[in-house]
Amino acid sequence: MTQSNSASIVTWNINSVRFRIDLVARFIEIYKPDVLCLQETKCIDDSFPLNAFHKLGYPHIALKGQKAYHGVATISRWPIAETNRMEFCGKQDARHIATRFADDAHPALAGVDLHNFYVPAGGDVPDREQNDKFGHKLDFLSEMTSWSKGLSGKDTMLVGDLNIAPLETDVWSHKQLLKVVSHTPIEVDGLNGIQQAGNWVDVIRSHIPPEDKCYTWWSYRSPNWSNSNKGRRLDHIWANAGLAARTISVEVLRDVRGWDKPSDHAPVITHIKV
DNA sequence: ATGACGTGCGAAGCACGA
Repeated sequence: MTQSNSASIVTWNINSVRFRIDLVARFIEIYKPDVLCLQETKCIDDSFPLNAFHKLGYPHIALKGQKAYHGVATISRWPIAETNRMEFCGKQDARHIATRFADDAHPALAGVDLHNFYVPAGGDVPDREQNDKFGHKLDFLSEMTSWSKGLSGKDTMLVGDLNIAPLETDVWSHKQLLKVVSHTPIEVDGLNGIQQAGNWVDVIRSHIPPEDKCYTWWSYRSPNWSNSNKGRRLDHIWANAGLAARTISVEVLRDVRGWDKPSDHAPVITHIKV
């Protein structure tokens, strides 16, 4: 296949890959990512629309799905050498898949480990005593911290819907969201703890200045989402310093949120140079 | 004005999202 001097990786919470397969196809035909990481695929692996992706030029697909909820998939034009699925919080709930790109993958990707995550949303009440889902989210973050401490230091990227908007500029109103799950201080502390434990670089914010507003999700409940722009940056791209230094761009593809029958998340794309 | 909604499942209305 044709090979440019950079490779692109997209992360996108698709909110049902079967319901939105035509939307994904439209996206692929325009943006032609080398690798597409989906979250909330919402189907078992046997129901995943593999043939559609094969026809679109993606022979290499790693899946971790379950019935109705969650589910992640990493869809690649380039060969995958190894796939690994981690479980968090003792649950088999399809929130992680890792792929290592083969030596004959695009040279920007060869040997890179790519972790695709769907972190628990956490429910409504930001108190683990009142809300088990919030406790699950915090525990999940703690396990991600422990895991990050053991990373080898090889080129590694972590993408996905982490369901936390850490910076004040990652939400439409810092004050109004301080007690809203996704932007509470305890969640932000948890996310920062993972970053520090793994020496992760926030790749989106290394390309988009932290003082600039940046959102990747807008609620379905806002009929005028684009003008009201009450978004949050819930989707993330992290990397070790060496790989982060090879990223040459990041873009939140906000227009895709405005397509017909959209996901409530926009795709985020990064390009990695050789 | 954090909702004025949208998925899957299963066949109505609930679970879940965030």
